[in-house]
Amino acid sequence: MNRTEPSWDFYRTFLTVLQEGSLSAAARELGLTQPTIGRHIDALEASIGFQLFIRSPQGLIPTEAAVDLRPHAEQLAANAAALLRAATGQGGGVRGTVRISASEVIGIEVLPPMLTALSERHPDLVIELSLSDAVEDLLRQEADIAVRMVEPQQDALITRRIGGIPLGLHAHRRYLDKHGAPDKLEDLLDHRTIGFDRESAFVRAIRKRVPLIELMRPSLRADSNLAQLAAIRAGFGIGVCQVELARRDPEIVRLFEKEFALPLETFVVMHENLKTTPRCRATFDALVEGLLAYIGR
Amino acid sequence: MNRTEPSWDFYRTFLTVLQEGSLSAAARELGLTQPTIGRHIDALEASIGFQLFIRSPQGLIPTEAAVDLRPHAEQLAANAAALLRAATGQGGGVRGTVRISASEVIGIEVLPPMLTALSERHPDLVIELSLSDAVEDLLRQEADIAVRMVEPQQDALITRRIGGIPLGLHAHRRYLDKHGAPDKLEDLLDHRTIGFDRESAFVRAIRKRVPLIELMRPSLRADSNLAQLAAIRAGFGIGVCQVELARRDPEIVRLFEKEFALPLETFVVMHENLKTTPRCRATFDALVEGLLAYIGR
DNA sequence: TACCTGATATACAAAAATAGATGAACAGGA
DNA sequence: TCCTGTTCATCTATTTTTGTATATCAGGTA
Repeated sequence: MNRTEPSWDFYRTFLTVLQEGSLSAAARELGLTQPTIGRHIDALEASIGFQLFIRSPQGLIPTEAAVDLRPHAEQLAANAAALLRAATGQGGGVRGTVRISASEVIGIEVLPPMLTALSERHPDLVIELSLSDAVEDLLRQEADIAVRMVEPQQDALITRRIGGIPLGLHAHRRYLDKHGAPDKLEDLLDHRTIGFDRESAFVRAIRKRVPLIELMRPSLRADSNLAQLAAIRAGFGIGVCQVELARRDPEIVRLFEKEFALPLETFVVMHENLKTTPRCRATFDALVEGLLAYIGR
Repeated sequence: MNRTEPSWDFYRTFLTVLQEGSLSAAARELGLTQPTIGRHIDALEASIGFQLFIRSPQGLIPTEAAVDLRPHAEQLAANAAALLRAATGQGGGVRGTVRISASEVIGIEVLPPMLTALSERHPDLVIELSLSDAVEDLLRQEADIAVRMVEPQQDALITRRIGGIPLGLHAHRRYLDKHGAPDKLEDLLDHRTIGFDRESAFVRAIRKRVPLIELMRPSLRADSNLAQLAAIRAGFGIGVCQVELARRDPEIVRLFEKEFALPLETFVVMHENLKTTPRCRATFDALVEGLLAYIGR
């Protein structure tokens, strides 16, 4: 049992080995050499008193203990990255790196023009875009600013409600020409539809408003909204997507405009600590402004 | 501008210098020497490209940039500590270190017997007790388990509702002998009372139930519930404290038992990740059981 | 089977970080 | 005013860490 706390660098090495699967690969990743990485792991194991990896000629197999420690190490890495981001933004003015988390559709279909304008206005700003639906990344400091579809409950976060992005049922004209357009909502049961793979809060929200959904058996299931949108564009069938995005393609037709209209509540969220940092403030404001314009306010 | 990420150890050194206020003190704290600490800071400054401290013969004065980075460094330290705690708990069975966060009164007056029993049942368990009312410490990983008086909103936390700890108005018999006992609630205005220093959610809750509180001018203001309890015990005046704690001292009398009764909702909270680790599981269960018994269920 | 490519482990030399000692500057107290 | 205790900066010797080169092992392929 060692009395002194292990070097924090060992944690970084440990995480990299976990991620890469071998000492050699971790060494390449970190710009060090394999013996060094091996010594780091040895030292860490000696320090905490149990084995983290089983060595094999094919690489290192993490023990149960190592797997348990992994989330902590990842958290540590996220924090170190956040610190470094905060550091790059020092010195006044809008500069440094800002990391934005958004869902895939938003990040790919909606944000790019806003980010372009933001970047042109602030040439020293570096933008990182992380596409995921994980709600927790702000608290984990994996991002500075997030565009979310659920309102965060946390006090430490400052939240700006944008409003509802209108969703609607859509299909490509090619599909409708081939299979005909449904007259009544009930007709949807006889159509090829695009739905979600797993149950989510969003799915439950839809079902609450349109109970018919319950009965539908989607021909394509995908959790990625982007994949759903792509399927609609490809004429696969009938699915839900943002009205605004569908409108961009004149060949895509909206169905049941009156019967099916679901606003997707949208929020821009930032950790309170970052409120005063220029790069985050500017990005936050740009996103709020851009998204408000996007939903037509 | 340096291309490589700074050593994570530099962050630790940086934080320690911030906390201690000088290179020398930080060196003592970390078991290193002053020149080493100085080099770490130099290297970190070179790496991020701006100055962190202004050197002076009295110590190091942090720049604005350093102050901005401090919360990140603290977060990093909390995570490193959490990782180390998780490491000490490896190996099966209830062992290692568990860190509990609770309010002062709970931690000092209520928990000790429970922790004693827990410790005797699990000799290899090391218990750390952090007394504060900060709600965020679980998400920041500054603690493994918390006893809280507000229900956390976060999904990642598992919460066990205990119930209401009964609060009541109390005074020491010595005080009442000297100043007389109030007959009606309104009489409280003429008494020496013990109240809160700053506005808090808890204060607002009391006021909502007993609007009279608004008019009262406490003779002693303290945010520490423990200080309030001590003042009641010392016969300073009339104040609010847990009925159960007051009952321990036969000289303390409860006032307006019917007119003033406020249950203090209590929750035991743990991060979901720790659900399966034996040391946290055992501690969580022990706290739940102990607190349920405490409020008399 | 022989060979190639990936892996880890080890030995030893080079590089880097550290400790130790010393000096200068400043603040507070006798 | 001088003394004492503190600070940081600098120089040098030493220790520690790292890199290089090499050995060894496992698995896939001709």
